[in-house]
Amino acid sequence: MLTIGKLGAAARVKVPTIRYYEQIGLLLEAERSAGNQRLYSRAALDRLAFIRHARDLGFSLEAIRDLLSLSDDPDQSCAGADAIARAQLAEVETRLARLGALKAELERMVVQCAGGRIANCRVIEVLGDHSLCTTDHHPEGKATP
Amino acid sequence: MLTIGKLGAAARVKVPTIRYYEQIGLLLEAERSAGNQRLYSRAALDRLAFIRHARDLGFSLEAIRDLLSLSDDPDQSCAGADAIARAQLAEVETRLARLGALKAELERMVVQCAGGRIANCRVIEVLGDHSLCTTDHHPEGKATP
DNA sequence: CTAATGTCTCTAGTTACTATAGCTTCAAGA
DNA sequence: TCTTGAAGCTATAGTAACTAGAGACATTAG
Repeated sequence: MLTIGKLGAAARVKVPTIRYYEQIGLLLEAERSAGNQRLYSRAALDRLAFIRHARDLGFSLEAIRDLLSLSDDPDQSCAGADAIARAQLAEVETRLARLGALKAELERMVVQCAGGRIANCRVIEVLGDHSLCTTDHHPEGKATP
Repeated sequence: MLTIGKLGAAARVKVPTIRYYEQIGLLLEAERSAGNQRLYSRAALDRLAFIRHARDLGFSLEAIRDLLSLSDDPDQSCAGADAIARAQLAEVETRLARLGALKAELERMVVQCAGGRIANCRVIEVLGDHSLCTTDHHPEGKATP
């Protein structure tokens, strides 16, 4: 049995984050010691590692919740998990494309900055006038990796 | 003079967002009509368009606040604006690299999913075991475009 | 003049945490 | 055994950048 600190260290998840995951129902409520401290099993560590890894890959907690409930039911079809992963991939691809455009625009901005006074600053000028842009950078539908 | 709705339409910024920007001091408090409705000048539209464009390029409101105060002082050196833009570029580059790794990993996951049952699902399996990853995808320092 | 639309303020919700305060429990050293 | 310091507990509030809702007032078209 692991204390919350050990669990966090093992899964590289901060302690308050673990408590938060419990609070929102992503982790089951942990057993408690005589002194009311949380105690975790190896299974809890696996589950937390799963969450952490999925977060690293950019899945939302909502998506992770779905993936977890799928994985709790090993005889189900794989299609649900596949769909979630494909959706995530599509979103990543969208964001990649957009970030590519942003990068191009920012580079143009920065390269053209002659380092003089604000009055002639290319950065400020470009920001003030979208028509000076070459690429079609546009807002993302959503965000946060 | 524009009402808030016209201003929003002109700059493609939602009305509550404009009020929010005013609330946090990014836009000056607007003049008011006899009936207490906000009225905006052409200059306010320019400023809002600047903000919107910078947001599109991923600048934080904090960075935009700095850029605006720089642009309010046209005789200053350009270095500050240049530094902010370069920092933004660096962040975009970091995120691009990371998203590239994520994409590779997600593609691997999705391609290997045979479409069977959860018990054999490659997606679930990879999420549960980081050592199955090939690329070095890791958490971003920060986020939100 | 009335009805529809626009605007007003204020509060609270969103995502995924992070930080703080003030307490209790635990493990190790003297 | 006592004590101290780290680790744990709860609860609340804060972060970014908005978005949504309620209920009241203003403006405009017909």
